[in-house]
Amino acid sequence: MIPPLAIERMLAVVQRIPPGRVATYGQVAALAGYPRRARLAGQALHAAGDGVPWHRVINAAGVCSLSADSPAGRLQRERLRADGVEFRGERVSLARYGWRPQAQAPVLD
DNA sequence: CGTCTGACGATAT
DNA sequence: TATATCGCCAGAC
Repeated sequence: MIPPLAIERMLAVVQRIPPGRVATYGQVAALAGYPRRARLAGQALHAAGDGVPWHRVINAAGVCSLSADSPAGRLQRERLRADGVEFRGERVSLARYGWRPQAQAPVLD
């Protein structure tokens, strides 16, 4: 079972991700105080409801871990696009859209 | 316990 | 860029 505190902290981190930016599972876990717990972040997000922008969390390869065939997978991609995030095929450029907490500079060209 | 699986990650080829 | 491998950790069985 995942410690409720862990879920709370993970979701708190996710809520800081601004629109148009994406974070990786490992990044969210680390920022929440659980380094090397990427999978834990995944479970925490699974338990997330409305109010937390869970769609802005993808894997380190820049791909949505949720299947593009699943309803949730399509919803995630749809919401990211709505945020202004561009896909190159199934992949998002972390170099351009990766969330960098300290200096959230505008998207470079 | 051993094994497998998963909203994962890093490195090598 | 895509695969292969291995590491990692919690649950399910």
